[in-house]
Amino acid sequence: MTRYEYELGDAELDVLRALWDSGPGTVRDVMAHLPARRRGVAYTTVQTLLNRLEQKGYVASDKSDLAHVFRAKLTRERVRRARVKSLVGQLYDGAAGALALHLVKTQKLSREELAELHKLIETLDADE
Amino acid sequence: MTRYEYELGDAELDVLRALWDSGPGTVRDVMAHLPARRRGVAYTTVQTLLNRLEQKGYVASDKSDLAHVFRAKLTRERVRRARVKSLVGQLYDGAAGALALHLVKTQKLSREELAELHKLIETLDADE
DNA sequence: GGCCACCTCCTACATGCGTCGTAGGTAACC
DNA sequence: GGTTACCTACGACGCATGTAGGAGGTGGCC
Repeated sequence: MTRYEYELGDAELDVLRALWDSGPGTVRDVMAHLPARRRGVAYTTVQTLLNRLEQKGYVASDKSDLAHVFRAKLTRERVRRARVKSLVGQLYDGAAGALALHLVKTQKLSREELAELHKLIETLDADE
Repeated sequence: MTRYEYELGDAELDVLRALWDSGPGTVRDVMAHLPARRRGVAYTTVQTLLNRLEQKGYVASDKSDLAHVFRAKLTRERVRRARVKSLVGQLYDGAAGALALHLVKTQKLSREELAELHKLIETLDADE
């Protein structure tokens, strides 16, 4: 089986997000950029998360200074793709279009978002 | 916090999908409708999954016959909504439009899907 | 030199989930 | 009525994940 989907727990993802949003940083930096919901976790918890992420190869670290500096190796893009693929496969029978339709129908997209989507679709249409 | 997202493991979701797709059924029925990837799991595994799902309130069962008949209480729609919301929140900064754009860009939608999307968007545009 | 702040490393632990085995009930069939 | 085929109930186990404590190193400061 092509176990592809990057296996990431919620906490791990939050740590990764901190790295994506704020760039490389130490345990303390990451801790400071954690989403509100995750505030209050112990320093060592973040440290553990970062270490596990590194073991999985999703994060790399520079250990030259006392406080190691971590940076994300896995990109937000890749995670997005994997998650979307998984979602579409699990709940939309593999039809990405169904999800797209769903989004436009049930979420209130802004005027700009709609316009952009519209334009994009026309471009694709013309292509063919 | 509004603990919302329905907590469902991959195997649990597959069981739920079997119920959604084939309607109420016994452990054996469900087992028969599991996706290929999950074939070969033991009967009791499916049984356990069904029982846990019931404890969580996502499935109900009719125990009048020897072989209990299970049916989904949680709808595919609800799970979709929760999952989409979670995905958008975690990886698209809450902007559903970004996900929609993403889908159209990175997934190859069929001609029909694109057409339908196009039409839908124009309808919404006109509304405003 | 000793204190204090901060860092890493390692260990631990609860819970959730996927997976099953075993014990014991029910019932059709020879 | 014993054999056979199912079915349910319950307990268990391993691994992933979220969480954190304690031991021990490093370095600035009084």
